Amino acid sequence: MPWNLDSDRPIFIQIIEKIQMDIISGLYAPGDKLPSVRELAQKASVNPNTMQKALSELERTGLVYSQRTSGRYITEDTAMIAELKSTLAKDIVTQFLDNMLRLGIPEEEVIPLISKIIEGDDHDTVRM
Amino acid sequence: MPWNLDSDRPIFIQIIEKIQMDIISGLYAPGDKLPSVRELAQKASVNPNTMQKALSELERTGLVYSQRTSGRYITEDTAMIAELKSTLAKDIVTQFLDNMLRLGIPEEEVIPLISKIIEGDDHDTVRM
DNA sequence: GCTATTGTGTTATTTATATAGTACAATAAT
DNA sequence: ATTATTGTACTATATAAATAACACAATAGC
Repeated sequence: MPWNLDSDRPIFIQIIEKIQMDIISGLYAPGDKLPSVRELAQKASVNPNTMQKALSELERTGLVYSQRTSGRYITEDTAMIAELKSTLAKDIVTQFLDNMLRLGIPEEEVIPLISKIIEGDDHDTVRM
Repeated sequence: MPWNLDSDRPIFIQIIEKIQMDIISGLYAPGDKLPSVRELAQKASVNPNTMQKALSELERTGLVYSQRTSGRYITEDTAMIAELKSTLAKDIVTQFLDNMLRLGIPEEEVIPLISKIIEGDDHDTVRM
């Protein structure tokens, strides 16, 4: 499971998003123990300081919590996780529709376009 | 028409995307003259150097060209513009589907979700 | 009790981005 | 011919991000 970090946005932001996704999708269950900062940093091929920065931010929002020398854990607040999932899903969809609009593709053309791409009959370009 | 630049990604990248969108959506027609660097910079509330950097990049890809002291113009290569539109549209859709997958929402649930949001009957959260 | 591991904190350096301020050559407009 | 506008280039400065290299206190595991 690669981390797929690119350089066009701050890495620590992408790490935050990745871990959020892993929590929301259930890869990490509530109460699960996270690998240590150093271990995560190595897996993601980033500096431990960068990983620490991302984890601190996740902790600030309450999604994870740390116990001094034991380690770091996923929140047990399942309602918070569900809410985050709702929020992110809606954000992604609205941002997507906005992008389509800015491209000059009206909302009523979006669903047929997605269907085509899901079916895989779009060859190498999208005809418009 | 505000530029809506935020600080979570490099500004010159967002400017490039904005102008690409304006060309693709037809706001700028092929052959149209662009406002001067200084004028665009003022409208976008950025430093002229930043605007220049974005425009240089657009020129490197061939989407615009400059004439020494006359000004800068949109390419007349309509095929290039159409191709860019196809590419961007497909990129946006595939990235969107990828985001949904990472959220744990399979492709077959995507279209119903979008329909709901387009209809506007999602209140303030997306139920899942 | 000892040791290794934990999260955390610190300082320094490098790179990319953005801004500020200035300058110049070419030419369109007058 | 003169002037203003054009794209372009340059130096300098400030900030954020990422890395590197440490250090330390607390404690889990033995």
